[in-house]
Amino acid sequence: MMAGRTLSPVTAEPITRHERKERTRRALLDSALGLLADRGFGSLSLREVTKQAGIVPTAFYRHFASMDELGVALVEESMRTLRDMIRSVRREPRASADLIRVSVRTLYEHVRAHEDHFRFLTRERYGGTGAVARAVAIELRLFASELAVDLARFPYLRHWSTEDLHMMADLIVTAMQATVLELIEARPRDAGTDERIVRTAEKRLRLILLGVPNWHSET
Amino acid sequence: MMAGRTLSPVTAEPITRHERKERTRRALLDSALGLLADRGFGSLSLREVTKQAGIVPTAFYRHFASMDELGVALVEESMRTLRDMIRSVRREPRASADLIRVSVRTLYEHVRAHEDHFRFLTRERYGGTGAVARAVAIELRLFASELAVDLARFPYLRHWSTEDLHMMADLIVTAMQATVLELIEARPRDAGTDERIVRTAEKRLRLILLGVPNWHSET
DNA sequence: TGTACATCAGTGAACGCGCGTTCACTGATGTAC
DNA sequence: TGTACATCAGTGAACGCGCGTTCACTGATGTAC
Repeated sequence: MMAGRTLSPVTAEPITRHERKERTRRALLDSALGLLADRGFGSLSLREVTKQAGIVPTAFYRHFASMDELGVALVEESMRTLRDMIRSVRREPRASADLIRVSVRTLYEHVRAHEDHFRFLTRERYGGTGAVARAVAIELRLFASELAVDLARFPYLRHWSTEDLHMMADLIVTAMQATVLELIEARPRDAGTDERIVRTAEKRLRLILLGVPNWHSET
Repeated sequence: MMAGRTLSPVTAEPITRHERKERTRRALLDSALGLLADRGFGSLSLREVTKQAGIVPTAFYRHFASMDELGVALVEESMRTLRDMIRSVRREPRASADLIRVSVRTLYEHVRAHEDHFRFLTRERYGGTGAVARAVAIELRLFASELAVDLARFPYLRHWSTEDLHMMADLIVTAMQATVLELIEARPRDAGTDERIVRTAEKRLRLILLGVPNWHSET
């Protein structure tokens, strides 16, 4: 609380052992996310991650018992980002047209702000294996179910069957996943490309919603 | 052409050197596809594949210059399966309701008949890296473009803009991809589960098509 | 048909390398008095 | 505040292992005569 300990840099941040450890942990997580930019988690080695983080391989075990444990930590962190986004969308209840625009906008901003998390989730959901992929799949299904409940509140949808509501929610989530993938893979990386992707995403949702008034469960 | 050479098994198949080589090549491809059932191509080793195929690691090079080359061969083979399916669908031009049912049915049968190919394509499209993932992405985009051209023939869609037709085609392809994933991950593996997935797929397409009469490009 | 030589799919030993994990250690930070 | 001991994040050597790749080889199949 008082001053720097010795003749250390003028910035004079004390820094406890705990804080230092936390920083190294973050460095490990960030290094892993960085290396995952163009590869799957399954092909990531402990030694690569520690090298990138600037520590010796054996020090890894001060933070995680295995690479799998680090993977799970990344899932949890990414899921938090995803849930933050969903909460943002739900906090803005509006009329239909606006709702689409605001929702897509929120999705867009969250994806651009946490690209590494969204890329990680997308990749592991489809290309992954074991615990990581399973965790993501469960979370997405949960998300779709919540969306189905939300949908049930709209006038036109009030009398839809649970099955049909889920069908529609799944379709919307699927369309949003496709948009996330497009944003992550966007080339060239400029405002024009982003705008085009966002506009297409809005149109897709609009088309889906336009089918609602004509819906009849059995044909 | 005449008889078995020596005292070899009574089945007496002559088999040329060329045929034998072709069999080993197939064994390598099939072994790889088998091992890829629950992992990504990136985490597959040359030694694993040769072991599974029943040959010594060094013999691999009689068939492929590298694992990447084997990967490309798998992409091409899987793409052929995908194109066969698309051709089957296009061969059956019908009225709208039937068209959906027939298309989904064809998709279903092809996925179940070549699950390993579809799983490989799906996994590498999202979780993969490098040449394999890129090849799959390009093929799917091409497929969506062709679908957009097909759509332009329908009465209601005749006057849609190219952009809107592509938007709709992308949405349909995305929905179909989701169905493929559901079929691959279906648990439990029984007729009931399959039927539910197929019915949902049909409904999703029906909902999308129902929005068409109400569509207006700008809001 | 029989013989002599060429081809080539598959073998087995060997290599150097990066891997995950163990272990005893160091030295700065934290704590008790 | 100063001293003596405990904690523990990070170090560095070492291990056995599976990896991709090289090389000289074997022996069955193919071909020319």
